[in-house]
Amino acid sequence: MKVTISDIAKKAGVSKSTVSRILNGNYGQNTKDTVDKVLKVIKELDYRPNALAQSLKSMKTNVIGIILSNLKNPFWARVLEGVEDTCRKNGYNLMICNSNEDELLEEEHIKAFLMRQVDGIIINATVKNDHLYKRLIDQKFPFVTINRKIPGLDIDLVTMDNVAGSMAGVEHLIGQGKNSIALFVYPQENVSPRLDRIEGYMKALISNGIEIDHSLIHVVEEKQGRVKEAVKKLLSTTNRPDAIFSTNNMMTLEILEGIKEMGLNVPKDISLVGYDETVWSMHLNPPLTTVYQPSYDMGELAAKRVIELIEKTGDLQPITHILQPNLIIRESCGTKKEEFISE
Amino acid sequence: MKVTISDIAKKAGVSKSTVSRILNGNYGQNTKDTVDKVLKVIKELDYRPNALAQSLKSMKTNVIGIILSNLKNPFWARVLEGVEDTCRKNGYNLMICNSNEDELLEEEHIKAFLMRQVDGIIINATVKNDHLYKRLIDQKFPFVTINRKIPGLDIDLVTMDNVAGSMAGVEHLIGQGKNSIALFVYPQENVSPRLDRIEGYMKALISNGIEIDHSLIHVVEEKQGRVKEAVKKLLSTTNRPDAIFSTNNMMTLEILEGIKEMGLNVPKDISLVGYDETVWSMHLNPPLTTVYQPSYDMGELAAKRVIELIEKTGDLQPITHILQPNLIIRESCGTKKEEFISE
DNA sequence: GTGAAAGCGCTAACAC
DNA sequence: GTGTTAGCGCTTTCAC
Repeated sequence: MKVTISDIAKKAGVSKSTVSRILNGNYGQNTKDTVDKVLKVIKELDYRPNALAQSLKSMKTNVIGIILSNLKNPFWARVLEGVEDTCRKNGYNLMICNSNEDELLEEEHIKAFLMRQVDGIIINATVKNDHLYKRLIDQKFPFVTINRKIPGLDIDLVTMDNVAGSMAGVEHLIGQGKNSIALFVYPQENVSPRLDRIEGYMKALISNGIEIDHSLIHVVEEKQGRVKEAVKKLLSTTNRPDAIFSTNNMMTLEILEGIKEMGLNVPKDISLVGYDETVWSMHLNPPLTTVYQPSYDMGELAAKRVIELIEKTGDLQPITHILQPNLIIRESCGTKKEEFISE
Repeated sequence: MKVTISDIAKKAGVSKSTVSRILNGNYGQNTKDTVDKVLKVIKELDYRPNALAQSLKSMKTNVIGIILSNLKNPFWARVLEGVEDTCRKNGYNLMICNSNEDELLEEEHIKAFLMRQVDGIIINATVKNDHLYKRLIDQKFPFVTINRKIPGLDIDLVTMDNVAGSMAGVEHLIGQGKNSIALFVYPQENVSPRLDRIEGYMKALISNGIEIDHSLIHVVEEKQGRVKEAVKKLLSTTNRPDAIFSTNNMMTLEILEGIKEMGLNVPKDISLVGYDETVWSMHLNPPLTTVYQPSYDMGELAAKRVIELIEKTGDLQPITHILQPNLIIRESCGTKKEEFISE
């Protein structure tokens, strides 16, 4: 059924090696006659080499594995596009897995990737499998982390400057005259982007001489309606804040709803800045001021780096690549004109 | 460096065949002693078989390839999740490619998948490579299309009932007393979902005794701002329509903006129904009535089907699986309460 | 109960 | 210039 190199060799009346040579462009040494003959048979039989056999021989698959945890979030879908484009342009195929933030699944996926002999792995780590990550880098396996820093391990990383992003958002609010700024974050995950955003919030306040009021920091569970509840409770206090800084794009939508249900107006009664620009941010009412993160670039850079690790000889020192977010100013803090503050 | 089956055999003092048997659970015939010994060495050396070699031998990779065209759209991200989950549960890995609606890229990807010996392919086809699709099904290669029907070819398909979805949306508008309903669609792609949505629109009108006014059908390019422009122009006419039916989730956002810029109110001045429920639909102002499509299910079913084609013997006849959309009624057509009209 | 050997499809070192 | 051969890591038939 399937046509192999032997079939070509037989039909062309040459040996497998000759076919292989011609296949791989080592024409130089062959008669034009042979080359033409072989090429013709290849065309005729529509022969395509079995990548499995090639890979087994060469111990290189030209496959990169990526493990993500939440494709639903457009941020990650965009990262994936960056990775995929870059892989394709460089002759690699992409194998994708979803860890769903589950460390057992993550382990399973990493092991499966290794068995499949992928050339490299890109991962948004759960940060709960340190022994595994460590083993990979100890073996000099091409391994690049994205978004989350893994504390205590020196691994290639492409991430965002979350402190800066957070500071930009909060300082914009301060610049608009706000000084009672509530912060909303999800709980649990003690991962760097979350911690850095909290840090950025605090830094912005401190460097502007505003005292940190811990009652304004709201850690709210990621369950349906919890954020809205918390917002409504917050806004019904006598001295309600004059601004909210949201650290997540889904969360922002719920905050908006809570504000609306309290009969309050953005930005007249309260200002709002969201984290993560999305396709819908500009279409909300009012158009939302958000922190844009170059997600496609993150994917692209991570893919480039893992390919570099695969193809370069000698061991490269781990590099951390930090991308800068931009604040996109719209109307949710009282400003009218839409503009970009660039890096 | 890498540990192979020979290493295990040597260290355990047995032959490769014995190790292989034990590895694959053919314990029955072996001494408990041998089994324990081998298992112990495997643990010690953290041996994991090379999937490449296994696949080359068995001619089965347990890899499924998927070709999509637009991950940015949350609809597709969700489909991908359904596919990925299902693959994982069934012991398959997923290889993903982006065709970007480009038939040359699509061809390249299909060929790469075949060279890599993937066990099956799922595709949202550009519908421009009929000869390729045909060749696959002629060879009985496990091949499942999603979303778009390929005219003239009898291929397994998992798709949505776009006629019904469109009808449900338009009939809801009619039920609210609207009888001048504008339709917005993107041009070019003569693909079944688009055509079916247009058909649904017409059917709904006809079956309700409303004459089709072709000046209300707007085919607008997918370029930044074009839709908004068209909406504004439409709404500045003397006898403007009393409702708009949008056939795409991105388009809907622009329509809303156009309406807003004209100083009009939804639903007071004009009603709006959007196609494709999204995370943000309920947070728009007003909360949007939309046609929900079970995208995760589509992914899941497509994956299940391709696995069935891979694992079942004998040739199965192509099946078309049509999923039913639901209309989610919110406030953009004058209704207040949010409710689900189920299938 | 276990081992030897062939072979999956390909590449490359070596011979002529 | 081209063919022969060995081998990538694994499975499996066939001996013993």
